Amino acid sequence: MSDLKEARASKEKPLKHVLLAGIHCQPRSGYELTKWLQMAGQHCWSVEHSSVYPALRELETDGLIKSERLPGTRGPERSIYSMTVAGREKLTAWVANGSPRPAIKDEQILRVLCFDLLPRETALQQIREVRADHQVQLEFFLARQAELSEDQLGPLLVTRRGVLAEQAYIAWCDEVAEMIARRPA
Amino acid sequence: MSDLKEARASKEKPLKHVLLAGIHCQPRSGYELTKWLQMAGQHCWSVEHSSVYPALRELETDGLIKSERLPGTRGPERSIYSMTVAGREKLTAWVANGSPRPAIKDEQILRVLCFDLLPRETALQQIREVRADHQVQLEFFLARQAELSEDQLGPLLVTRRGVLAEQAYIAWCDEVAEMIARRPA
DNA sequence: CTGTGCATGTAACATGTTACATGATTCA
DNA sequence: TGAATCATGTAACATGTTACATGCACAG
Repeated sequence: MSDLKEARASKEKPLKHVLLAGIHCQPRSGYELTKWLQMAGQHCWSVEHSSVYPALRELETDGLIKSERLPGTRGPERSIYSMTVAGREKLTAWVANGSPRPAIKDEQILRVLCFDLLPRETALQQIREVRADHQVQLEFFLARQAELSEDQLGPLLVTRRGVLAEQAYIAWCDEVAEMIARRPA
Repeated sequence: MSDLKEARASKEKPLKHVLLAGIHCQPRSGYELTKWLQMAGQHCWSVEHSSVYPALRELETDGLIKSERLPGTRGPERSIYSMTVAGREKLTAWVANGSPRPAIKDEQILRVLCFDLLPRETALQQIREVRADHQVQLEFFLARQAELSEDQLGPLLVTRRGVLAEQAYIAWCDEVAEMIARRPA
């Protein structure tokens, strides 16, 4: 069954599975999970902390994760969540499913669509800034890649996706800049 | 000011700008705009028709677009929307702004993160299906690229982004497959 | 002793989807 | 004449963000 879109068997909200995946990798607090999704996982599922904490409580109520209060290394006490057996089973079933297509919201591409409305130099300036921003992201992923050892296969492959995605975005920015530079107007 | 995230000057909902961009390219009906966003614009801003029609009415109320009832070529009558002067000004101001980072929701990457939970062959099968799906998307973008002439710079660059993005995704799938194939377990 | 980062929480709001509805027109 | 596609619309629901709130602990 190559049902990449249909296999919506699990009625849970997607964020809960995302958090399960994060906790499976390594037990973490809500704060750490939020940071993880905003940095190393930006290209997977970026969220605000205000969605994370309620979702974690639901997961604990469902018996899919359990928490332990621990003193923070440099900060106040926090709840570290880890998987239960039921949680691991639930996650395994989810991982075996097909995914819906990646959902993307990227205003920048649509701005480029309308670059005929801008003076050439304004457009070039904008695309240079976008490129610089993605360059920063690329360097972050490259640094993370260098830190990871080959036996951490999952995190490494997630990071590789970040590297490849940012490289592709930068390559596109360069094409845009070149085409805009040589355009008639 | 390289404020790529801060420049949220316009308080309009983003979809309205997306639709303005689509109409700027070419006057279109709500139906056509929906199809456009679901096919050629999937990698920019995919939406359902139920969000499109209300947004169009708001844009018309705001005086940014105007509509004209025309008989459909093969189907019932529809409203074709086109830009007003105010609309073009609004769009130009928006295009000159900085964009927030692309927002991505991709469950598949997180499934790969947890591939240690699956038997090797199950994981390989899944990633092959994902690759095939993106291959179809790539071919769609390549076909569209071939149709577009070089003077349609905006649509061409949007299509190029589709091509580059899908190629990068496919390359990642290949890396994943290779790493999984050679993993110990 | 103050600012920064750690850490968690909630309520109001924004935005978009799913499902439900309707009806025209064309093609087999 | 029935299915497929064109074409539009709405209400209930799902999901996530913004803004508001609180407090600890460490470094300068």
